[in-house]
Amino acid sequence: MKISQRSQLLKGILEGCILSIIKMQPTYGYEVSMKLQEFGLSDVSEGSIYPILLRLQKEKLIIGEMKKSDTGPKRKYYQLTTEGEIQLTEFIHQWELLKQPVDKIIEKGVHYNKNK
Amino acid sequence: MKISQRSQLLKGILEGCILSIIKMQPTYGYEVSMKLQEFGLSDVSEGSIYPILLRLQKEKLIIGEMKKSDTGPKRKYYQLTTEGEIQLTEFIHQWELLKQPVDKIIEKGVHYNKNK
DNA sequence: ATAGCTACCTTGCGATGCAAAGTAGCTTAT
DNA sequence: ATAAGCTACTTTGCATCGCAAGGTAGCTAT
Repeated sequence: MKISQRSQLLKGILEGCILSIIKMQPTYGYEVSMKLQEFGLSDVSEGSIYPILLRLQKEKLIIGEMKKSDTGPKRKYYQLTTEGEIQLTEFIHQWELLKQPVDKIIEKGVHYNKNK
Repeated sequence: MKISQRSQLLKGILEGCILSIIKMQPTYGYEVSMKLQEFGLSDVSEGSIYPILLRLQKEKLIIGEMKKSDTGPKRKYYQLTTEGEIQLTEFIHQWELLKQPVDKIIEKGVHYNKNK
């Protein structure tokens, strides 16, 4: 998520959402998947999430730390780095830049329908 | 854009936008690229658009027809098929289903920032 | 005739989402 | 104790997508 900006955003929505979720509160992968469900992104599988977490970690946007759990196996808690915060801000900006045109385009298409 | 629903949507936003633009009015590829710019999707190249148009045509969501132009080479005007209308409606639905959670996730992340 | 615009098409790459399958710790029931 | 089921993390491999780059060709104006 460095060089190519918008184009990546088109497929990188999940990445930004995960950054935002981690920002709310340090979290581990399994909980991320449950939070995404709560928010309404119900069909995002762990096969998507964990690779993203690893990638984000490799890019130093988040850092992970293993912690014991009372109720199950150890968890890897992630939190944002400064660079991660910057990238999240950038993501939000790009998301707005994408959303507005798309909404406009859709609205105008639907509107045309009504005049028919 | 048949079997896999949401996952395709994540990368298929452009496809839906092009369907919507064609719905407004039968259009040819070059004009689609200019309309996308007008709407604010300024960095979408023809290298993205034409493959999509060909794909949509192959999937029978649009049909094309060559017409002479007064001001340049012939244009291939596309218009939606019935199936294309259905898919566009489906796209809009999926877009809403994507947008709302993402907005919520972003909002909550930003909100957390303020309480800091 | 040559430059520049209009208009279309193709190739090839990198990135992504995700199904699928695997590993392993912990808890509860049998 | 041992099987079942949940929690939690990881890897592999595939299909798809966006797009830069390059190519073709008609039309218009200089």
